[in-house]
Amino acid sequence: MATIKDVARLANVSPSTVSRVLSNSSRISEETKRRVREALEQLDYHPNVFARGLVTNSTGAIGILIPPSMNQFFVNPFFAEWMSGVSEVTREHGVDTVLSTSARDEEEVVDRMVRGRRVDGLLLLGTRPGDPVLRRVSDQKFPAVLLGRPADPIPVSWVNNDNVKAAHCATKHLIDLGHRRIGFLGGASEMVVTIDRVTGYRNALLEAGIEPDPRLEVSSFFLEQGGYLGMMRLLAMSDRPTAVLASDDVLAFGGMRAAAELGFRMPEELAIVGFNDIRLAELANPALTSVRVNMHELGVRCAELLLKQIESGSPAYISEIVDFELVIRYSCGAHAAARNG
Amino acid sequence: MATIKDVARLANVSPSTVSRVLSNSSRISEETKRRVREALEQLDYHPNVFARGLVTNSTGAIGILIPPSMNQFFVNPFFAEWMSGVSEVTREHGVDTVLSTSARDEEEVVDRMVRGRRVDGLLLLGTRPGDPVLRRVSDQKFPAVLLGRPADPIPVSWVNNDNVKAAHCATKHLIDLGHRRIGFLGGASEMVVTIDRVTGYRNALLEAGIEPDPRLEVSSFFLEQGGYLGMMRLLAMSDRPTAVLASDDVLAFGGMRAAAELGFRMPEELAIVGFNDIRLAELANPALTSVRVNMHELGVRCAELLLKQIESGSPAYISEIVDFELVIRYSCGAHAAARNG
DNA sequence: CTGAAAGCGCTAACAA
DNA sequence: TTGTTAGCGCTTTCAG
Repeated sequence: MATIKDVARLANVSPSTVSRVLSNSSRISEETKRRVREALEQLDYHPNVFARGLVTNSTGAIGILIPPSMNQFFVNPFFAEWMSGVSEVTREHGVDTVLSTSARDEEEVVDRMVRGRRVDGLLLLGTRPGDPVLRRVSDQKFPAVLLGRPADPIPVSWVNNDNVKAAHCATKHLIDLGHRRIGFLGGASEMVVTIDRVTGYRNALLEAGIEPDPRLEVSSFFLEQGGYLGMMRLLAMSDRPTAVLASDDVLAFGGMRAAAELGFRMPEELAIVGFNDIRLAELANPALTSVRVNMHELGVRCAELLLKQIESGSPAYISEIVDFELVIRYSCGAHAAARNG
Repeated sequence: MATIKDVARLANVSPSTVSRVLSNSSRISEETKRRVREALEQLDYHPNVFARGLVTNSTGAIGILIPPSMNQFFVNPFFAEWMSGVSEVTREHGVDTVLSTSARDEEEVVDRMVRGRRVDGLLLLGTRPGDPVLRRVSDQKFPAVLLGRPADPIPVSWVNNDNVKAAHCATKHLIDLGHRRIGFLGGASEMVVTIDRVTGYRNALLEAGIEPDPRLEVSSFFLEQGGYLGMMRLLAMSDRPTAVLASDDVLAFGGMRAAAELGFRMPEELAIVGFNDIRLAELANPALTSVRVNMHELGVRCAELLLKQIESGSPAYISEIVDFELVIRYSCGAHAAARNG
């Protein structure tokens, strides 16, 4: 494997000159540049990323920290679409992305990434109150951007939807359709996103003069199976809901499977609204009404914000809110006829 | 940020001693170990990954190369489930995963990863005949494992399903159900996986004495929209198929959407079988019969094979075949009654 | 059992 | 415009 020295020798210049050509320094004669480039080509030289990183103190990579509880996130289209937004930006900037899923010791992986200087900045997600990872990253004053708002008053940049407002909007939609008894099907209850969405749900209820019933709020894990189980619980109640707001489309899918198995007709006997508007939402039967949170856009904004932060070196904490939109299809019953037979 | 020197100074030893303690060298007195560990703790020391990598010539990371054509792969659950398998293994081994999506110049990113020594090995996917990336990686004799078989006779380790056999099995299933006119809905036609699956499809046809009709083989991109468009083409034919084998579940979903829009009843008027058996297959209406290729398992095996290869330093080329299984649900019409109303 | 010294491959002053 | 020198933070001989 050719090193910079080999190139220098072949081109009859010093290593620093090669280095200068590599970084396209202005004050190098055209003639030398040519010679060096030729040698570069001939030896098929490529700079050792680590050696360079060691001296420049930068890595050309950002990290994504996936909390242990979130391995499911991989298989949730939500995460994938967010990632595709992130990746779009990093690709443009020629930056690599280091994925790190932590096992038991969440903080160990932060240390490896941050203090071990493996990456220049961190993208965080799925935070919850008391999150040790967020705390640690913030303490280190390491460039980082959080997807979602921080649960605790911790200084950090973040990008989020207004989940309270979004859940309020979706719930109000169901109320406007005449529902009074509305269930909430949530993911992990300790997660900020769940907390915010249940808050919006309750707010809408209260606003309409409906007393929130804790029994109508079920929460499980962020998987299809979780939605299935949760819906089973809801539908088993004697005073069961006539409509359900799911905190995630995959959860909604699971809920719909449960409802279908029990013979409920949707949306006539049970209206459903999901969250995130994954691509497959349109394909559910009936097509799922969902809150589009623009996951791809969230990914783009997260990555851009982080890259800007790294580049500028400024310690400013910025937060951004991405718009949402209620996409009305058939599962909520707003349209007279269901599309599928 | 504390360096190894700082620790050495505080513990009153030399840097090399600290290094030895770090790597748990045997011939260090317990007393010294204790002192060093204390200093380590006190300074919250973490080794600089790049400095270490520079001298050990290893990175503690593997790379995943996502070809430019595959940005959709991110949003295909297939990829996500494969990734979750990969990630499970890397997490266990404390290895990080570097994702790299290449833009125009595919080879540039290989060089950055391989020759730039950013990673110790590479996971490749979505290969096609003449793939320059695969060629380049193989030429460098860099540890690599390919998901899917190589299109050209290139020495490389790989993990795959027997896609020919799997497609044969799925097609035969449809033939056994009485279908004679069966369409094939494929992704990018140049990809090896598409080639193999269409081959298996044709084989089964021929075996049953049915002449394959090229007009029945439509291929588009690996997205829901691609399936939608492809199915529209198939159903617009005067001698349209009565059954369709889709080379991917998401494609099948798109196809089902098209069929539903056109008013076809499934499986009565149109039988469908998908490929990959993503989690959501079960939720389609009717529930999608699909070839389970065990994507998670594929991910696990890819990662394990690569890690083994890196560790052993052996240049052996190993290939593994992961079993498939036809999961029969309702979309193929094998069961009398559809589950959903 | 421990330290000194060299060097991994690169960049960045500082000279010339 | 170019070369020399030092050093990024670590591991690893080689001595002792």
